[in-house]
Amino acid sequence: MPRMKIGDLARATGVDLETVRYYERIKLLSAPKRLPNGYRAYSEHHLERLAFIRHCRALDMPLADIRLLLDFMAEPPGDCSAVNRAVDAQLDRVRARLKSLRALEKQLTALRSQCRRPRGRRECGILHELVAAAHAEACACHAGGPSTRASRD
Amino acid sequence: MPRMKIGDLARATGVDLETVRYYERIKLLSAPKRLPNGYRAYSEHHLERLAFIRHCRALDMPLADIRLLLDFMAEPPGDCSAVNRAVDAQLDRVRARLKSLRALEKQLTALRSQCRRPRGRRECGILHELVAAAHAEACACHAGGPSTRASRD
DNA sequence: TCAAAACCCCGTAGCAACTACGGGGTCAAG
DNA sequence: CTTGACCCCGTAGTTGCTACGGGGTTTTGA
Repeated sequence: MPRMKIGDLARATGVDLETVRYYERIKLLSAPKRLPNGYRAYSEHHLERLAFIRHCRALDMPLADIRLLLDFMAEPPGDCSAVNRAVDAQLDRVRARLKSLRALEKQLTALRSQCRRPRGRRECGILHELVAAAHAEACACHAGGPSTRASRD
Repeated sequence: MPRMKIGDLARATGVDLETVRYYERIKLLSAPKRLPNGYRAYSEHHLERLAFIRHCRALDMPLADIRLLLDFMAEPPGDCSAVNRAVDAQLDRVRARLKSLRALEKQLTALRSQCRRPRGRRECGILHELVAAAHAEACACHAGGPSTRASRD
């Protein structure tokens, strides 16, 4: 199937059609040849490249990093430390995010347990908890230090 | 400290100053009184509300949900099921994200182990792996089924 | 045979939640 | 009296798409 239209390519890779055009716009995917009617005609090359992008995106890598990998693959020389760095960076991001999400889950679970069944506004344990926590964290009396901030990604 | 300028409020809550103005623009935070020179003059009320928002954001709740909670607190009647729903939804989101991130970490760790030290482009295990995985996943021969797609959040 | 459905084109605007920029006014300290 | 820290405003940029509007083309099937 050497001459795919955009819909074929999209179906083959599982990437949304609009997203394919978007990748072309930001030059992540090179502009394909056109059929006489103006339709895009993709080759095997595009299919592979897009599949690669899609796979990296499934690993949640930012497009900038993916671009790096693709550039790296394109140029002949060099060692692969840039690749390693990209993967490491991604792994770091994922681990940091995991850490903060685990903490988050704990907090939310605790919060949720404050109110097992719907009650009136005044008695809602969750709201009380939220207000109290917010107050404790940030009330003017003991705030102002450079970082009372919780870790955010 | 009943008359804070925007910088004071920002410091007291740990929220960036531009973000405070942003919250005002989108009407999450009500517009404060102004001093004769045009400076914003915030009250205790704003401090509490902003601290509440900040706390909810630390729980990664979307602003729309936070708005819901604030609205709920403002109006006298009603039971708190909307609050519960918001927290539940957030918990669901967090758990789903955790799940996908755990899978991600595994994949990335495996990927990383393919290349322990920098090598030439041609021998880089990571690149090989990525290309192979992408190819296996999405090559035209067995793609086209409605969902070969990995679960994305 | 011809009309409806499905596909393709393009450019632009919208989403979340900020962040940054540019260009200017105000205020306290040295 | 100037330097620096603070404040004002509006707008545009970020990331990775997704949606919209308004048009052309190709395929299908009655």
